[in-house]
Amino acid sequence: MEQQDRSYKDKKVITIGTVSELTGLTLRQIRYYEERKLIAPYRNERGTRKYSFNDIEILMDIADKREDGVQTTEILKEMRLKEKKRESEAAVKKKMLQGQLNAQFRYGRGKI
Amino acid sequence: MEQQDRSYKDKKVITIGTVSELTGLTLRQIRYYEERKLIAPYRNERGTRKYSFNDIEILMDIADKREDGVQTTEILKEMRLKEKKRESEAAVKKKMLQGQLNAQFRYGRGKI
DNA sequence: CGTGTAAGGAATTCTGACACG
DNA sequence: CGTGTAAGGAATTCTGACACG
Repeated sequence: MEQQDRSYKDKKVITIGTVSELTGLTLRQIRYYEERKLIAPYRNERGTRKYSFNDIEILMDIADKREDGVQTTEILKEMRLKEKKRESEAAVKKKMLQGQLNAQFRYGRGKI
Repeated sequence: MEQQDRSYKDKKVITIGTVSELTGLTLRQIRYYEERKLIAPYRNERGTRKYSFNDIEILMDIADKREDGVQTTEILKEMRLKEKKRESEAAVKKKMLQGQLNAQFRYGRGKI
């Protein structure tokens, strides 16, 4: 169920006009942030951009930062930093699980 | 978080063309099912229909039933039945919670 | 009943460019 | 750098209607 809802959040199905309404950004701004690699909408056969709810969240984040005068280059760096952070946290979590698994395996073998 | 994801599922932001791709139904069919009250898309200022992921699930359900030869009138009845069921289940749940609450209250008062 | 289709109009989206600062 | 705007074309969506069965 959670996995299911997650797929909704990431599904790229929203047109740029709707995104504009939802974020308050102009079409020009939204396209420009794509040019600066801040977002990556899906393109259908004829080149029409489609965004996900997650993209919308990112755009609202960008809007906030732009209002604070942060340049797109800086925003991009920040986003990459956060990505790194998430990755390293995931790595730590994986390591912990691996440790538990190993311990479990040792005990399990002892009993057999 | 779950509440958050739920809102994505119910947010009407998808155009009929995308819905058509996602469900495999033609525009004509999708509009017709609306005429038969099986779905109720949102209409923006200029009358363009917008659907939610939930609407898409309903449409896929409809597609299955139509393939089995079920008429739209029947499908509508089934949907209303399911709705009743959900409501009565919710009522039962509420009653149970109310009972627990009352019991809790009695004990609580006894202790005070 | 459920779906296809042609019809005409209105609004959307796309790209590349010039403008301003 | 970030955003506005006019330009021209292509595709979307809408409604009401006729068709078939």
